[in-house]
Amino acid sequence: MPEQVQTLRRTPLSRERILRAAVALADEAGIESLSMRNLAQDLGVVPMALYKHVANKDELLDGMIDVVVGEIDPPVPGTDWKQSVRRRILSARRALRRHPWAPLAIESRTMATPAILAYLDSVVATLRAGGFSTDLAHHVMHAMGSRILGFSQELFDPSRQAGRSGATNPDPPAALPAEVAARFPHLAEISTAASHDGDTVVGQGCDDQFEFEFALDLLLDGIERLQRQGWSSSRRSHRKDQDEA
Amino acid sequence: MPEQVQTLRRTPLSRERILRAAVALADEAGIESLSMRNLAQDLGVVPMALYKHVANKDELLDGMIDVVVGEIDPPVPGTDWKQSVRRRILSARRALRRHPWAPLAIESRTMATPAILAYLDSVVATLRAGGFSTDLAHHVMHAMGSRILGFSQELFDPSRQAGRSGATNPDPPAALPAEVAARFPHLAEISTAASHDGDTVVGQGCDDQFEFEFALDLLLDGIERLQRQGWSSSRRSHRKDQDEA
DNA sequence: TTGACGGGTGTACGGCGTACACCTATGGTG
DNA sequence: CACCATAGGTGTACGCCGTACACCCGTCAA
Repeated sequence: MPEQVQTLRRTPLSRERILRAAVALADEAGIESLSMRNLAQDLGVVPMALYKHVANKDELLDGMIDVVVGEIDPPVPGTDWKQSVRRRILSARRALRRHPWAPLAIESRTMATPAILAYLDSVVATLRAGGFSTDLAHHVMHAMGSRILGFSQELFDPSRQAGRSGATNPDPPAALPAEVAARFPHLAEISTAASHDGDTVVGQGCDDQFEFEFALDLLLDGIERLQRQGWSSSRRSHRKDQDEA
Repeated sequence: MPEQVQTLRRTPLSRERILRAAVALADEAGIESLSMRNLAQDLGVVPMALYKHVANKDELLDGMIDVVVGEIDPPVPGTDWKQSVRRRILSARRALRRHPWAPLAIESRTMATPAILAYLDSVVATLRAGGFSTDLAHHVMHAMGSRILGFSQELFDPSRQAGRSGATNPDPPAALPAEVAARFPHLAEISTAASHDGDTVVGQGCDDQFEFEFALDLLLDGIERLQRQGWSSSRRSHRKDQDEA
C-alpha cells in the first residue's frame, strides 16, 4: 500500500521525463526561466535530483535540442532532390517554430548534437542522390547555412523598435512607430510594402512564411541552375569586381 | 596636487569608456566572462559605479552592439546597387568577425538598436536607388535575413563533433573524428571536398570566406534576375508543388 | 557659505549552477 | 533469510551573478 502511494505520487524521473519537462517549461515560460531549480520544482523534485540523469545544464540543453530536432519529419524517398530538400527544410522550420527558444539555443551551443548531425547528413544524402558532386554539395550546405536550414531567427523586423528612447507605448504590435519611421525612412517605406496575396496594402507587418519561402526558393533556384550547368569550385565565375559595371 | 594624483590615477569613467572596455573584455575573454563585476574591475572601479552610466546589463549589451555595428564601413555612393550591397555586407562580416561574440548578442536581443536600424535602412536605400520596388526590396531584405546581412554564425561545421560520447581527444581541430565520420558518411564525404583554389584536396576543413561569398553571390545573382524581370509578389511564380516533377 | 547634485562606494539580497555528503529503498548474492 | 552494494532522491553550502538602496564626497552655482 505505501508502495502504491509512492508510485502514484510521482513517476520515477528519468532523462526522457526531464527533457520533456524542460522543453515544455521553455516553451511555456521562455528559455530564460528554465533553471535547474524551476525545472526540478515542476517535476516535484529537489534540484540536485536532476544531476543523477543529466551531467549539467549544458547537457540538458543539448538534450532539449535533440528533442526538437527529432521532431523534424524524416525524408520522403520518392521525390526529386529539390522537392525533398524543400519539404525537409520547411519541416525543420515548423519544428523550430513550435519551440521559439530552440534557434538561439542551437546557435549558442559549441556545436552539433548527434541529432543535428544526423539531420544535416540526411540532407547531404539527398543532394548526393540527386546527382550533386561532393564539391557542390559542400558549398550548398554552407549556403543554406544557419538561417535556411531552419535554424536561426529572422533578423530583419523593423516593427520592433529600438531599445532606447521613451518607454511610452506598451504594445502597438504593427507598423513601426512614427519616431522610428521618421529616422529611417527607407525602412518605413519597405515595412508597409509587400501586399502578399491580393493587395491588402498597408498590412499588419508581413507574412513570415512567405518571406521564408521566398528566400528558400531564391537559393534553391540558384542552386538548381548551378547544378544543371555542372558547377565546380575550381572553374568558378567569381571576382565580381571586374565583369560588372 | 591631490587633484593631479586623482586625475592621473584614473580617467573619470563615461559611457564611451565603459563600452570600449566591455567590447575589449568580450573580445579577449569571451562574452561569458563579461560580468558587471569583471568589467568594473578592469576599469578600476566598484561594480555599482557602472550603473551611473548604463541602466543595466542589457543596455550595456545594446551599447556594445552599436559599437560593433558602427564599425561597418559607410556606403560608397558611386557604384551600382549590386557592388554596393555586396561591399557593405562584406564589411559587416569583417566587423563581426573582429568581435565573435557579436552575432549571438545581436540575435539574442529583443531587437534592433538604432545603429542596426540605420545600417538596414541604408542598405534599403541602396536598393531603392538601384531601381527596386518597395515590394521587391522588402522581400530582398528578408531573404538576406540574419546570416547574409553579416549577422549570425555559420551553423554547418561538421568538424566540431557531437557533445556527448567520450571526451578523449583534447583538440584535433581539422577533419571530423573517425567515429563521427562513420556515423554520418555523407558529412564525412562533404567535409573533405571543396578544393578551393588549386586542388589541395583533403584540406583543413574549408575557407569560410569563400563559403560566405558563395552564398552571398547566389542570392545576389538570383535577386538581380528577379529585379531585371520586374518581379512583383502579386504575380509570383510560387506553388512549387505542381509545376515540378 | 551653503546646498544641490553628479558620480563613486559599500552592503546586502535573491537567484543561479552545482560540489559533496548523506540517506534510503531495492534487489542480487551468500 | 540476512547482507550489503548501488541507484536515485535529499540537504546544505559555496561562489558567482545582477542590481536595489543608502551613503558619501568633491564641485560649482547662488
